[in-house]
Amino acid sequence: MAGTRATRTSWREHTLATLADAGYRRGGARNAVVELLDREDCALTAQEIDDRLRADGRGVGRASVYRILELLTELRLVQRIDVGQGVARYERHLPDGDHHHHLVCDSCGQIEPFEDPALEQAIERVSRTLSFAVDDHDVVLHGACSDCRDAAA
Amino acid sequence: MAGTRATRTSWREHTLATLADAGYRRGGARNAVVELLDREDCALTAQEIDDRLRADGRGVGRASVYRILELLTELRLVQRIDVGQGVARYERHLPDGDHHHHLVCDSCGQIEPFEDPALEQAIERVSRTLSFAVDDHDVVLHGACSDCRDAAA
DNA sequence: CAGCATAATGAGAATGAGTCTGATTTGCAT
DNA sequence: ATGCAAATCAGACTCATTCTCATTATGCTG
Ligand SMILES: [Zn+2]
Ligand SMILES: [Zn+2]
Ligand SMILES: [Zn+2]
Ligand SMILES: [Zn+2]
Repeated sequence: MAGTRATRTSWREHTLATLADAGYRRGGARNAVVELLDREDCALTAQEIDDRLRADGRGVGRASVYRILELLTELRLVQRIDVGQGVARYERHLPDGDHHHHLVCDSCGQIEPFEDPALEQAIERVSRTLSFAVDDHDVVLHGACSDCRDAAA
Repeated sequence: MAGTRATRTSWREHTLATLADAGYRRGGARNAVVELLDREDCALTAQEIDDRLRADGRGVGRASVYRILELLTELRLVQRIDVGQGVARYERHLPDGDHHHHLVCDSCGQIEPFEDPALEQAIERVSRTLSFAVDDHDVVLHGACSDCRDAAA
């Protein structure tokens, strides 16, 4: 099991190693997407990923972006997030399980991450009481960011 | 007996009253959608709403369904839920604040509601510590339903 | 009750995220 | 180096949701 030490092993390395172990070949589009996601702390839309790669002169086909994100999501290397704006977002899923959830400003659309250990515990606890085999979760808090709240007042 | 208390002021009555107070006129499409949602405990897609109304011989325009759901969502009479399947779902938002969250089977797509007071408390607590003015939240647990889990084993 | 201003509705076109297809390129084992 | 399967790509396609605008209905006013 590689990747027990997140600080030494970057998400990018861990991801490429996992893909190789699973028998996937390397490919330029996949490398480009993985490298881009590795630089981002919070979620990007497929469109944003596509645009940034193109801006970097590493443009890849739209279909490839989606296919790669789907594969990485299946392998739990990426987390897919849907905050209710009609577009999916994707961010790296760190191997140490460390993760955050999201605040969405329903006025301006801004998204911000937050973490809370107590919330994670509550989710884990309730997960064990359910008939489903829960293996992932999402929490989205909706509201108004400080800018929008001030503007409304 | 769950229903007895809530029946005094049904969601439907509360909703129609709120719309009237806010200065909206009455309309057939709106009544049909509100009555349908009032009969459902958990979330429906716009498509499902459209289909059911048509089956009841109360078909309304697709645009009206979406427009009405958007309005009800804005007025917090309906909660919009997005479990990451690319379609939005809608369910009544009860005035007493009583609500549930959702389990999604990523194999078969089944959705099931669950409630947990401890989880609600954890969310309220963390909400107060953030810079956003949080006024709503969603929790989605992903996993495998008992059928799909058995099938996989 | 008749007439008006305007809100509500509906049919269909338009949009846009995401998926599928079929052809071409590339990685990698032999 | 050769060959096959995996990876990539451009573009067509699907389908949920939104937009447009003509038509209908509601609630007032006189
Ligand atoms: Zn994030
Ligand atoms: Zn904002
Ligand atoms: Zn529900
Ligand atoms: Zn299932």
